[in-house]
Amino acid sequence: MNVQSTNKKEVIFQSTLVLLQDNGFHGTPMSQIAQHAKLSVGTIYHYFESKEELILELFAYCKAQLMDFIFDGTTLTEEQYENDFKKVWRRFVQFYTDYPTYFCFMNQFYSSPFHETERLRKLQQPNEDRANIQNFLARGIELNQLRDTSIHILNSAFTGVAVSYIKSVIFGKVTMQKEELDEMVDLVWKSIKKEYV
Amino acid sequence: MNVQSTNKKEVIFQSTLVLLQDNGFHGTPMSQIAQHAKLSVGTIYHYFESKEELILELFAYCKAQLMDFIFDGTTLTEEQYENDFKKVWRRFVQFYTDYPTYFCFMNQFYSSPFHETERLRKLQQPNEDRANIQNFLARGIELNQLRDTSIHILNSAFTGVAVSYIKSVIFGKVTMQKEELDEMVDLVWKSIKKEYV
DNA sequence: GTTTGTAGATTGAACGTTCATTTGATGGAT
DNA sequence: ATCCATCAAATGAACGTTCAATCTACAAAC
Repeated sequence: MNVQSTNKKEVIFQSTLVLLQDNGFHGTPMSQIAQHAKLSVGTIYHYFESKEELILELFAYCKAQLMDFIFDGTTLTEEQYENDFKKVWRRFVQFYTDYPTYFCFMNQFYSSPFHETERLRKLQQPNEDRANIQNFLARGIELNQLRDTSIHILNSAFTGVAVSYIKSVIFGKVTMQKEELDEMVDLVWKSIKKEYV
Repeated sequence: MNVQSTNKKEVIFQSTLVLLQDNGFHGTPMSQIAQHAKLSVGTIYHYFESKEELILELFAYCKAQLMDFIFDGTTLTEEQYENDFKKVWRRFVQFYTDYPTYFCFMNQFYSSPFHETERLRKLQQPNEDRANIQNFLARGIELNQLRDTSIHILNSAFTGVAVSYIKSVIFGKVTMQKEELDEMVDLVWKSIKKEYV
C-alpha cells in the first residue's frame, strides 16, 4: 500500500459521505459508491475488506479529523481553560455545520449497531493517547475549572447541546446566528463550570 | 379493520422495536419481524402497506406514547411552570431509560432519511394540536419563565442534554443515580430559565 | 337449528430485484 | 517479469412484496 492508496481511500471516503447523507448506510450500495468515486467495485474491495470495514474506517477517519480540528492550539492550563473550553465547543459546532456530511455520518453511526462493534474493538486494542473530549473534560476537573461531577454528565452537557443545535441548523435549515452561538456557549459553560472559583 | 387489528398492529410494533434495537432498520427483515410476532409475512402486509409505512406508523405510535407520558398532569400555569418543566424533563429521561427499545428506535429514526420523509408528510397535513415539547417551551416564554430566545436553542438545551444522558445510561451501561438526575435537571433548568424573575 | 354466503384474516411459497462479494482477466509501473 | 491496481461480469444469498389458497366468524335464509 503506497502513498497513492491513502488518496484513493480518501476519495472513497468522501464519496461514501456524500451518498450516505441522502440514503443512509443500507440505502447506499457499494456499486453507487464506486460510480460516484469513478472506480469499479473491485477496486473498493482492494482497499477495504468489506462494506462494514469501510464504514468503521470511515468513522475513525472522521473522528480523527474532528479531534485534530477542535483541539488545535489548546493549552490546557488553568488560566486558559475557560477560553479553551469555549473555543473547543465553538469549533465542535463549526466543524459539523461546515461539514454536514460528516455530521450525518457520525450521527447515523452513533445510533447504529456499528457503534457497538466499534466499542468492542476499542476495548480489545485501546488507544487513548489521542486527544478526545472525555479527557479534555477530565482535565477541566483536575484544573478545578469544571464541577467535580461524573464525566458523562459533563459530556452530556457538552455534546448534547451542541449536537442538538447542529441538528437544528442542518436539518431545520435554521441559519446560525452569531448571537445564538454566543448565547449557547455561555449557557453550556455556565451549566458545568465550577462555581465560586 | 376491527378492534382486533389495533392489537395486531401493536404486536407487530413491539416485535419491530425489539429487533430494531439489535439489528437496525435494514438489518431487520420483514420475515424476522413476522417470526418474532408469530405471524406470517403476509399478515404484516395486511396491516401495513410496506416496510416504510410500518416504520413511519411506528414512529407516530412511539411519539404519541412519549408525549402522553411526559405531559400527563402538567398545568402550564405561571406558578407551576418550573415544577412542570422539571417534571417533564425527568419523565422524558425516565421514559427512555425505562424503554430503551423505544429510545433506540427513535434515535435511529431521527438520524435516518425516514425523518425527512416524516417531516415532509407533516407539512402536507399539519396536526399540531397534540402537546409537544416545542409548544411547551413556547408556553414557557409566554409565561415569562424561560429566556426569550429562539425555540430551537431552548429545545437544544432541553433535548440535547437529556438524549446525551440517556445514551450514556443505555449504551454506556452507567447506572442512573438519583443525585445525578437531580444535578442534571437543575443544570438544564438554570441554563434556560429566565433570570431575575 | 342447520345450512349457506360472504368478507376479512391468515398463510407461506414464489417472484423478481438488489446487493455485497468474488473472480479472473487486463493494464501499467518498476 | 513481477507485482500491484483496476476492471466489469458473474455469483449467490437475502430481501421486500405479491398472490392464490385456506381459514374463521358471523349473519342471513330456510
